[in-house]
Amino acid sequence: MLDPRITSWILEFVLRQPAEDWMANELLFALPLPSPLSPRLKKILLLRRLSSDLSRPSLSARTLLSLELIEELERYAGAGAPSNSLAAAYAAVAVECTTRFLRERSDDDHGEDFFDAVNRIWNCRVADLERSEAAGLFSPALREARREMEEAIVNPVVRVGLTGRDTKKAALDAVRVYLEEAEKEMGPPYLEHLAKAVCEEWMSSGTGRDGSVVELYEMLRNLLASQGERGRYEGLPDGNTAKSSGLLGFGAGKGPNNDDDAIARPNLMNQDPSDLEHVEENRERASLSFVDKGTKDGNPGTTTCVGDKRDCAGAPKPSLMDWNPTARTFEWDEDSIESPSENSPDPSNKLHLPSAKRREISLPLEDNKTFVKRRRKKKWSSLEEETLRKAVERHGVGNWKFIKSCHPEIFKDRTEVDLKDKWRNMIRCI
DNA sequence: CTAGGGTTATAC
DNA sequence: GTATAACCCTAG
Repeated sequence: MLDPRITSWILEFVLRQPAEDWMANELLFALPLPSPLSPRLKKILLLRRLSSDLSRPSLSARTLLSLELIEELERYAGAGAPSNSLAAAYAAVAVECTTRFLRERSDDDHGEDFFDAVNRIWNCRVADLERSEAAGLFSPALREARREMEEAIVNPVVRVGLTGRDTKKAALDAVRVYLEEAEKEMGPPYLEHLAKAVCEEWMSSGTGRDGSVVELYEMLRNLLASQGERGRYEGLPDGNTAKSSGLLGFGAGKGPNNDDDAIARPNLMNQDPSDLEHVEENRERASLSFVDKGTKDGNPGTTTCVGDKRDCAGAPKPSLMDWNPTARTFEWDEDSIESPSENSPDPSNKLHLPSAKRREISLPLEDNKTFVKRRRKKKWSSLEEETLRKAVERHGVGNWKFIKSCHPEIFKDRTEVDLKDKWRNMIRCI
């Protein structure tokens, strides 16, 4: 059986070739992989996903997610702020994911899809991004784009301007620039690096070689032992591991669960190193990764936006690439999504006693009126007040439902009527 | 869904 | 008791 580390090298090599997506998927499915995946391999998978989006070419929320995950990977690996090209690609893709609904408008669509997209992407996703640890992606360009999208909501002239702009080309170009930069920064695939080293060794060793496989095997082993690749090829073996496990691990071999990564980079991915099932499960889903399932915009629904019913609150999530190569739960994970069934004083959960008709014998109270328990009074926090103030400034008075959907976490204990009442109280004071 | 009137809880 | 904030009800 192949050592999972070797399969990582093979996978890296294949993923970075212009091989067909199906082949990459097949390989991903067939090869035993280490758990957790090395950060390098995770990044390669994400870059490949971007590359796949470019080649179709189809930019969607999946592209946006890939960029977010890359940022997260780099952040957990200790990198500084995201590169300009990454942030630029993110902004350009976010714009394209919104304006495409203007271009693709059908006759019976009066712009609702575009408004939905602005809410979903800019009011939920980008707003969450700004508040999160991933705020490095929140570039001035993204801020400006958000301003423009918000203006487009109320100003048809701006919408027409956006429709005429080739945001798709701009986004494709920006992603291409980022990909080239990332590829360059990553250096050649490890297998290529190794092959080059073997070649050099062969050339320099001169005479006395018989060219046998055994000899090549020995040479590789020595190279691995002496080179001790670190840093750039993180997650790949150093000299010691190569020695202890025999050449490339073919011998006694380290088990797939030997987790140097988890020790060396405890912040990264924090997945249970003993749980190989995750790898299997992830891989199964990842096998779908390069196949377009044709969802409306491929939105994986990773934001905490609850109010947006289309992709935030319980809408069926496309399996397309919803595999999270970082295998972590984080700000946008579903766990953080408000669950109306628990703890949340959803107005629909008001304690309505059974109807008067059923209760008239046992409980002839309230003159047969339906008895509704009043919610416990809860004072508004300054955060709630400030958020409401800014939201009204931005979206205007009367859009209570929309405002609540923009800040599902902050207003999780409030109904849209509460927002309206609170605003009435606030302006009374002025 | 929102606006506006009504009711209730709480602080003073 | 009064003022006010928070919450409820319901017509349109």
